[in-house]
Amino acid sequence: MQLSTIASPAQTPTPWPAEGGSTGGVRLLAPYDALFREGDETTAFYEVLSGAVRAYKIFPDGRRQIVAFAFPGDIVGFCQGDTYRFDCDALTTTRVRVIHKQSLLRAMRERPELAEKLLEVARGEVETLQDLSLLLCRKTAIERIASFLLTMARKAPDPVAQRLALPMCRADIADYLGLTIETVSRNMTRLRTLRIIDLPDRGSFQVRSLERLRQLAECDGTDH
Amino acid sequence: MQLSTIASPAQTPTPWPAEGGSTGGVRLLAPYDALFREGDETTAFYEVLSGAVRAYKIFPDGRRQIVAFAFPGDIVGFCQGDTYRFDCDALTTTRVRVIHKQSLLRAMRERPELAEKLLEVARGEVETLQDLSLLLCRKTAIERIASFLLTMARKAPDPVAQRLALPMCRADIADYLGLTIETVSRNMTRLRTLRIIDLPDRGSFQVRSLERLRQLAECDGTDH
DNA sequence: CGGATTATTGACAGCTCTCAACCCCTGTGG
DNA sequence: CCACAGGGGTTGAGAGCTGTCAATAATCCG
Repeated sequence: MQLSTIASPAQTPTPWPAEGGSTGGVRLLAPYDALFREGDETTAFYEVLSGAVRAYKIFPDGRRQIVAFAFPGDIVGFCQGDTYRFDCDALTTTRVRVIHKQSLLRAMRERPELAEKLLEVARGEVETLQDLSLLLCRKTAIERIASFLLTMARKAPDPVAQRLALPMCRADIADYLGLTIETVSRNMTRLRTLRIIDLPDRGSFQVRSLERLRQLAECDGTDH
Repeated sequence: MQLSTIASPAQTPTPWPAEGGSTGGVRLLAPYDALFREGDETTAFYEVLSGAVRAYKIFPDGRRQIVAFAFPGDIVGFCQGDTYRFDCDALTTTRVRVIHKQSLLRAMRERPELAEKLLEVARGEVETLQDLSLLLCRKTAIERIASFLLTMARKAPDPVAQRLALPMCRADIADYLGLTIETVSRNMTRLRTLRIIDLPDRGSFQVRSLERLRQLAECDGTDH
């Protein structure tokens, strides 16, 4: 499963020019700096080069839902209308490449094959969101957390026997998975007690049994 | 809010040729006939002309999640990879227009502006799925049902003072909203008790207070 | 009319949320 | 160097909502 509003790096090699020419430059963000806000005009979208960002929506009554985390190689702000539908800011020090919408549209008219690649990016985003919907709709708290950790683990070249970063705080995880901080915390320690993961410190985790993590995450019912 | 894997009819006038020529013909489906199954090769996608279809995924442990309902004007099966990621079948007698992927790709190479329209379709699909995620993540049972009914109501020209069809059974609604049949039933009657809706019979409903339905659906906290 | 299917309602259990206390780590200032 | 305050995370107790199981009611269809 992938995180939403994003295309994973492996399956879609960046289809736009890599040089920082007319497609745009690089922006540097400090932790919690805003990349864009809900309602801003969508003049560009962004490829995360290093660091991480979160995209989220605030409800009228104050509830917050994180729609996506984005990591190096991921794209944020794609598939938006004339204005952004959510807020987006950095989790840590982050560099993003700016891709201006207009110049991309121009390039698309000249090179139709570029459009196919962009449709692929959109497709990846749809898949990601479908998986998120499945997660939110059918999974228990521990299954959601297992899915989330598995997603984070898959980003690493060797997911096991190695400390993996969790750059977001518990509140962010909770608001992404549709849980509360306390439920996240409780089930993280439960996974630790079950010897499925280790929690060496706040900002990282380590997978001890990839298989059991996967069983929980994929709801195959063989581990209940 | 829109239902997922779908582009709403109003915002995207059908970008492909309307005649039943090389883009494909029309298929007629009886209730519960399959349109396609998970794993099938994606040779085409479909525009619903009349009736309604549901798209869903079955988990290894038997849980089911409905990812989308599609009604006339909506498109299903778009934004899929080489194989479909879910099953799709008809709720009622349904007619769909078949749009072959290959002929669409050819048309796109000839007319680059078509690609932009398709990206719009993809964008609509992404928005829809984001809304679904928000619904599943942050809303209570009654809020989900209010959101769902509001979506159904918005399809009608005059949403109030008129019986609106609910072509899907309670189990379908439950599996779409991430609830059980019983919870759906209980909260439907609760909405009726609150005089927000009427339930004249199984297959339909009627909005009595659009405002209060909207308040519940949009979580604005002024109606608790 | 009768059987099957679907929907509603009730009782109860369980999971998650809420509220609260506590712990750990960090940074600050005496 | 230590005391202290503050923030984030963990843990605990209890309440509430939703799920489960079961019985009943309504509807459909032959």
